[in-house]
Amino acid sequence: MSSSDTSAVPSRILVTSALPYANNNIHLGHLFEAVQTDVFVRYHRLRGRTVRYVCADDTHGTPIELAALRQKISPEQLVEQTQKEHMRDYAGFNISFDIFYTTNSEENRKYAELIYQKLKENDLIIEKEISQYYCEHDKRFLPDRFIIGKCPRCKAEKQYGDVCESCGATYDPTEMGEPKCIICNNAPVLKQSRHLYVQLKKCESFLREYINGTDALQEDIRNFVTSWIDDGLREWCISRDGPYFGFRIPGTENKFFYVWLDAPIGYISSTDRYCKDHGERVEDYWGSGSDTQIVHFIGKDIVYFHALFWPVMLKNANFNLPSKIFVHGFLNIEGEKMSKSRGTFILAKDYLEKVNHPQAPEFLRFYFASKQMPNTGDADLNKSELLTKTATTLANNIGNLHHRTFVFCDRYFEKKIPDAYWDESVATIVEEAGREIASYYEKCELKSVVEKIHALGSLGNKYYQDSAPWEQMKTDPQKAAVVMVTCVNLIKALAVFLKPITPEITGSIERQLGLILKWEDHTFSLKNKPLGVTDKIVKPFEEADLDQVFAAASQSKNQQENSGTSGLIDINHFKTVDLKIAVVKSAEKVEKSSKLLKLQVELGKETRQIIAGIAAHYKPEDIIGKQVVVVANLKPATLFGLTSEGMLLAAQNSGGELVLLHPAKPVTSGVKVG
RNA sequence: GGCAGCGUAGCUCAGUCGGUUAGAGCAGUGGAAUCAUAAUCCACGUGUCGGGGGUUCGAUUCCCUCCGCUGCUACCA
Repeated sequence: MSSSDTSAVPSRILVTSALPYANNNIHLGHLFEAVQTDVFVRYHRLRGRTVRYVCADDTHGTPIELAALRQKISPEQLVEQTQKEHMRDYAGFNISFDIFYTTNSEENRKYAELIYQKLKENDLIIEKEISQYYCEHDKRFLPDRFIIGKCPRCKAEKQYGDVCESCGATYDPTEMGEPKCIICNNAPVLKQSRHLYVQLKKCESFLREYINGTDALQEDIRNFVTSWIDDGLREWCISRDGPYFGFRIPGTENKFFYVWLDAPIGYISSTDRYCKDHGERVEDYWGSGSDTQIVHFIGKDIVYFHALFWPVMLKNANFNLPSKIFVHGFLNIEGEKMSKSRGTFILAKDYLEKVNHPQAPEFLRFYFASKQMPNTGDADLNKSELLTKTATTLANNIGNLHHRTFVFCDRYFEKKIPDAYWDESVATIVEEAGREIASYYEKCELKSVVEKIHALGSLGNKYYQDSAPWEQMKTDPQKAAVVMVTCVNLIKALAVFLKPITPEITGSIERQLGLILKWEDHTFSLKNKPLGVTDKIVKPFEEADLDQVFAAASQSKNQQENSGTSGLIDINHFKTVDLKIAVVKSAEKVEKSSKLLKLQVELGKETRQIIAGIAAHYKPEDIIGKQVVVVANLKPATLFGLTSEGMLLAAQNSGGELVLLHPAKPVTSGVKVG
């Protein structure tokens, strides 16, 4: 009893996936989103609705510039080449974009300028002066990624100006030690620069109304975004100093739009390009008065841009607002975050090349769909589950139902769907299921779609089994004919329901039935019709097919499991912790801190500074001269601007008092403990 | 430490805006059948819905607290 099926259908639907950055290859995380989007789009197409699927490469910004520099080609060449690769990778998984464009286009420049102009007219842009590193040699301001230096926290060398890859600290480039320009290796100087900011605060009431007054966002995301607004909307810097790969801001000498300004605008400019190529009008999609539904699919990492900045941009430029933003979580591999170093980073092209099975892309689509609900939890891609899920549902359940039915018709009914009337009770169940599945598709509850399809397949197998047509053939062939007609029609319905998810499997059934299926074809209609050549629609994976792509991931998992059993570690594990005896040479309170003492300790010949959180329990004079146990190889940390190069061992007694560990008899300082 | 989220069968997850015996798929055990892709069908689950407390006629669902995990963050044990 679903109502969605009859609810008002918009005249047009515009659907987008997040624009992949032109610096990276497409990986399975991208595909996780693309499959979800593509299934949604194909469902609406199947229903005969006007739906356009728009995507593009996000091409601007510093990382692109750097990558091009490294490869000794121009940024334009780089993004052009990447776009081809991206299109090829998506095509390998049947992602059916109506257009896959680029943000480095004249259309995008036009809309970026237009939106900026409107923000300005609405008095939302202000200028502020900040100081930034400037390279006198290269005559340019240096963005974060153009500066390398010492991490202010852990002192690691050769870190970028925004984040330390060694200790994970984030900071401003002006905090770094020994900053160098990445191009010429000279030291930059600080220089004043004016920048443009959007005053989001002025749009607070609009944003609150948009976020809480519509159902554009899932509930948890809505709460999340609301709390950001409650915390106070900060000004958003939208300019970067040139040279910068992007669009120059009109009316400025050498300022460019920050990549995150023009990236989402790519949704509009790609639509524009599509419309020009197909004789349509972009206003019909993006005009504020149009009844087109705009649906974005994005990951939870970019909610900030899509739920705050983007609506503000659209609203002020008088464009249509998104009616739905589906936010999904991340894709893990074998329970682990995708990570290049751990080998759990699977590229789309690797999956295509290394999985030795012609239906591999379809199976992945199916597997993804079987896990997708409109929630923001992370999903896990898991080899054994991929194997069993596709084998049981697609091969054993649906594939086998198809095969046992079609082969039976071939053998006993002269390769025809027999001339008999189907079982009406089954037809009714399928029709009801059709309404239910439609409502799941509308809500993007693909997991439920798959479950329902699976249940119908089971129903078919049970019906077949209970009817036992092989027995009926001996006594009353007409009864067997009814069973066959019923099962063929059920299989046709399953093919319809699966079409958005596994178009090729459906295509195979369509060929054998001699039909192209639309949504309406899920109702029973076939009898007394010749069948094409029977062909198995699914050949399941064999485990070896997947070994290569998952090799690295499985290995990393095994290592973890071996080390993690029952919380015990082996001796080598323990040896990674470097414990040493040290003598406290000096101690003083850290200003403005209630818990911290600044200590100088002697570790053999070395002296180190350690910031210890023991001020509540030890006075400086209590511990000077004492011997303590120190973790000597702990990653340095910065507390109150002071570097801490180790940690003291202490235990808390029942009164909550912190007690330092001392050797029972004096030992030489710097001696290893263990 | 703070903020947020999560914790439901061996595994992957649904669900519950308080109310009959809490569900699905997979895995497991036993059986049937042989049209079929060693596929199918049938039967089998006393899960303290993380622990404890509270509100209520009634809580897995609401509130508090504790434990555990994840993310962000922090005055680092």
